[in-house]
Amino acid sequence: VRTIVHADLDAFYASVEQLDRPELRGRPVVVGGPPEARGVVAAASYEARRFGVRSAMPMSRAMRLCPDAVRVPPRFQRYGEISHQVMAYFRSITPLVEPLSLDEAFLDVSEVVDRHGGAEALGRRLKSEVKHRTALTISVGIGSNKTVAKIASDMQKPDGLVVVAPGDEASFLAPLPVRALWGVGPKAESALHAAGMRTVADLAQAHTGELERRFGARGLMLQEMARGHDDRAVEPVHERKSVGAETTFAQDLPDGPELRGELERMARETAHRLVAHGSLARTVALKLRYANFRTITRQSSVPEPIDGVEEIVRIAHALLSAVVEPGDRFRLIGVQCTNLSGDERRQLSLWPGAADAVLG
DNA sequence: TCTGGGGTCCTAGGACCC
DNA sequence: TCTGGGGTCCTAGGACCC
Repeated sequence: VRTIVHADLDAFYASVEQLDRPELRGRPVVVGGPPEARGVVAAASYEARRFGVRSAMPMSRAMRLCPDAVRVPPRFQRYGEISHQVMAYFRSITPLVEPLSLDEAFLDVSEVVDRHGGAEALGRRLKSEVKHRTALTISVGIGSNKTVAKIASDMQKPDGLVVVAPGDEASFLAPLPVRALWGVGPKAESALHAAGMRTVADLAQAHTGELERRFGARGLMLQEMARGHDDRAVEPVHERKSVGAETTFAQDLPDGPELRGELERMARETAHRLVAHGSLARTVALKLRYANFRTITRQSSVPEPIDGVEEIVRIAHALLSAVVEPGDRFRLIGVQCTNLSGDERRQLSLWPGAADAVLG
């Protein structure tokens, strides 16, 4: 039986701001773009949450709910530094660390939990070390699989520690709403409710054939999770599948120099990230969101992998020209590259003498 | 209330090939 | 005159996560 840890930095971006700016401690802090630029909440401190402010909420609403909140624009570089520090510490415990985002990771501690005195002792150790090293609190969930560990870490936030003993998985999950399961969002929740399932126990006990008829393969996977079965491995290495950049405008834009300028900015940013990542792409996608929020994508593939700004810009312009109609107004434009492959030139530079071989 | 930006994964249809 | 089956690639949209 495995021992999986899920660790989650509490209200991460907001906590970092309170750490770096002591005058913000104890005050409601909301991290995100300004309301007049259609910003949303990226993170809210617990003081702000008391007013009902939540992640992903429009900033305009957040500031109405909590007019005294201090709004702070995000500083992803800074959050990345601290994230790196925490992940490096986790890797000193076990190499089997799978970061999910800047503020979350799974650790497979099966091989090391005994020498740390068991799951609970290890959990306390992780919390106190992170607090000592960063002055931030984490919530930790420990269980025999990813589903259980992840949900356990959510149960006692902030600064929580929940350990689910092997064998207790199903009874731990049973009373929770189906929405608590990873992969059940608003749509799936409504569909499950419509089918009479509100709790994880309902899902676990549902007729399997019926579930597959109504929800397909997804339904079967969800039922397995609901029963506490989940053998997904902790994967320390993830191959990137896409790279892109998008932006929402403060005001909707018609096609014209301003929109085309934004398109080029996004294409340049995408090319930059592609090169930084050492990748080439065979597919360029354009993303457009109309004033009415309808979103479309148009993509085009080329035979030879590219990473050049001019090429990406050219394709993106052509895709835009092909869809835009007189009178259209847009609130967002984005460029994304997929079908990635390694850049052979950079790959070669990984073995000694490669530069000489290439340069002749 | 008026909806970010970074992603992943899945589905489904059509083209094309053998 | 009425048409297969399997596989792969491409495209578009949508659900979901943090």
